[in-house]
Amino acid sequence: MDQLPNMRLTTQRQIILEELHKVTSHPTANEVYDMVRKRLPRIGLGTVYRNLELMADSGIILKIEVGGTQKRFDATTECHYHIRCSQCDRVDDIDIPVQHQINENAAQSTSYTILGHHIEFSGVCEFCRQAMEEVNKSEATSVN
Amino acid sequence: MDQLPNMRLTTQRQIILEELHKVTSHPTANEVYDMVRKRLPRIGLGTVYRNLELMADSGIILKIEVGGTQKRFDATTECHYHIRCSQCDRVDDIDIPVQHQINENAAQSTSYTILGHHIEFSGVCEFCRQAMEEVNKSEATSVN
DNA sequence: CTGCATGCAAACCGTTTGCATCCCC
DNA sequence: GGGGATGCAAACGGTTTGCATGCAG
Repeated sequence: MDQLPNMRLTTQRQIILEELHKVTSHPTANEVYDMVRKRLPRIGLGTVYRNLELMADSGIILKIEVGGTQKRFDATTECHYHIRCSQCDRVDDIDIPVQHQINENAAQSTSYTILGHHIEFSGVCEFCRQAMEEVNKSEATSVN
Repeated sequence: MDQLPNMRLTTQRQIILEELHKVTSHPTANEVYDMVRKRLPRIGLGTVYRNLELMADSGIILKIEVGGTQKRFDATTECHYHIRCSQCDRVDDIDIPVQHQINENAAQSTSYTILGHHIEFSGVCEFCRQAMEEVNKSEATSVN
């Protein structure tokens, strides 16, 4: 597991990092809070936010700022893309090759200094798709 | 100008849409509120939110949900990409060709039904770059 | 005249912050 | 023992919502 540069090794930090590594989902700060609270019932939500922010700044974890209202966190720090369910806001990875060249393309058309890019797909996850099919089915039988 | 399907043509709606078409930036709801308020001083912030949301839902305008804390709105509804300044959160367009094919690539690697994608570049805008250069300059002269 | 739309203010929700206390180094 | 880290609770900023009133159709 990664080490924590320039910060004390506190129980809270360890456990937050451990819990984040346990899941492949992309939990929000609150979800991390819930996971960690099972092991450290007295931890404060502020501590979770502070540490997630700190770890993201130092590159140990990834902060995912996609659409939707909440920030999400990921133990995988390599550049990769995401898809967000338009129905339930669930976020998963999309494993397609990183499109390095589009940074150069973009640089041609802007006065910004390009730092990087992120691609967010939108779609409907399998669970919501099933749920929608159920609804359509019952509507089809109930209409007229 | 586009018409408003399934909604009444109120003064507020007209002016919100007009003001949004006046700018090439990507204003937040609050910025739209400020622009509109110059012409309709008694308009409520809730009305601005409600109408922006409604117009985005009906496809008349584009709601841009990029990173950062605030949603932004765009009178241009065609698919295009954006860049956000990591320093000041300003958002501008990036005019590179739309990468249609990556939707199919993504479809291969997920159980989601793909609806679309958005690319958000991050970078430093020319204003912030200048400001940073100023700071570096004065630091270089002041240190030792 | 009907009911969708508005203005207003309060509520909401995710996140940040101030402060006294704690505990890692 | 000192200064960064924590728990707690209050504050914050963006957004949504409930409700009485207004006005488009």
